[in-house]
Amino acid sequence: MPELPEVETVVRGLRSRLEGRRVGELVFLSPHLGQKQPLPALGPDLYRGRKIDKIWRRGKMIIFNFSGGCGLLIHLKMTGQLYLCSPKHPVDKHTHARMTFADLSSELRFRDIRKFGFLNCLPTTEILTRVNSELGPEPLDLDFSGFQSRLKKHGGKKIKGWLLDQKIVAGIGNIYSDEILIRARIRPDRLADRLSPEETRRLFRAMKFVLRKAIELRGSSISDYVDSKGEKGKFQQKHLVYGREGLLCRRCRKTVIRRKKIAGRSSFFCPHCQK
DNA sequence: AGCCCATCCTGTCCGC
DNA sequence: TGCGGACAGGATGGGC
Repeated sequence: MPELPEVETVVRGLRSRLEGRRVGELVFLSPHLGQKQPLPALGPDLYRGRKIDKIWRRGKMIIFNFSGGCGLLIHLKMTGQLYLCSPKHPVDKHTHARMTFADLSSELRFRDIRKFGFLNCLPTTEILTRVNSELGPEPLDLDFSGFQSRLKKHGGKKIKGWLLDQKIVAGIGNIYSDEILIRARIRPDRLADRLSPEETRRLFRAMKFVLRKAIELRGSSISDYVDSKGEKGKFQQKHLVYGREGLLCRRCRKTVIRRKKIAGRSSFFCPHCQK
C-alpha cells in the first residue's frame, strides 16, 4: 500500500528520468479510469508534445506539471503502480494508462489491480487548489508547535485515526501509523489530546524517524508495491508490528502482537510496550 | 466532532 | 482439488 515513503520513492525515480522530457502520447486503456475524472478534465490528446516541467508529491498524491498549464493528478491508493518499462513489456488487463516520450525509449505505465487509484488530466491550477484544500501539512515539514496544535484541534480522535486523517497530516496510512505508534510506545486507541508532554514528544520524533527511515529504505513492499523501476522496498524488514499478529513483539521479545480494529482499520500493537 | 459502516475492486486465503 | 465467502484497505459519503 503506497504511503508517503513509497510515493516519495516513486516520485524521486520518475523525476530523475522524466523531468525535461517531451510527451509522445498519453493513452487510456481503461474507459472506466477516464470516467472517474472530475471536471474540468482535459483531453489526453492535449498532452502530446508537452514538456514535463516538474514531478512532485503532496501527501500520497503524485503530481505532474507539463508546459502550458496541463497537469496530472495521480493517486495509487492500495494497489496502484507507476513505473517505466520498455514499450515491449506486456500490457495486461490491469494496465490502465500509458505515456510515451518523444526523447526516451521507455514508457510510463499506470497499473492498478483493484482500480481504486486514479490518474486525472487536469489543469495544474485545479490540482493545486484541490490538493491544498483536501490535505493537511506534510508530516516531514511540520514543526513541533504545529504538531501540538493539531493534536489539540482534533483532540477527540483516537491517535490512530488522527495519524490516518489526511486533512490533519498528509501521507500516513495504515502501515506507518502502526509503525510510528509502536516506536512512540503509545496504544493506537489513545485519545489525541490525552497524551502526556513526553508522549507527544515521542510521537513527533517517531513520526519523523519512521518516515525518513522508510524513505531511505525505499518504502515497504507488502503486497503490490514497486517503485518506478519495478523494484521492491526494504522497510518491511524493519516493521515491528504491522502484519505481525500472534508473533512475538520485536521490541520487547516477550509479548504477542495483538490486532484490533481501530478507526475502521486493523491496527497491530504490543500490549506490553504500548501504553 | 467523530465514529461506524458501506462502497469501490480483485486477488488471496481459509474452511469445508 | 474446488468452491464460496471473508478479508484487505484509501478515501468518501451517509447516518447516528
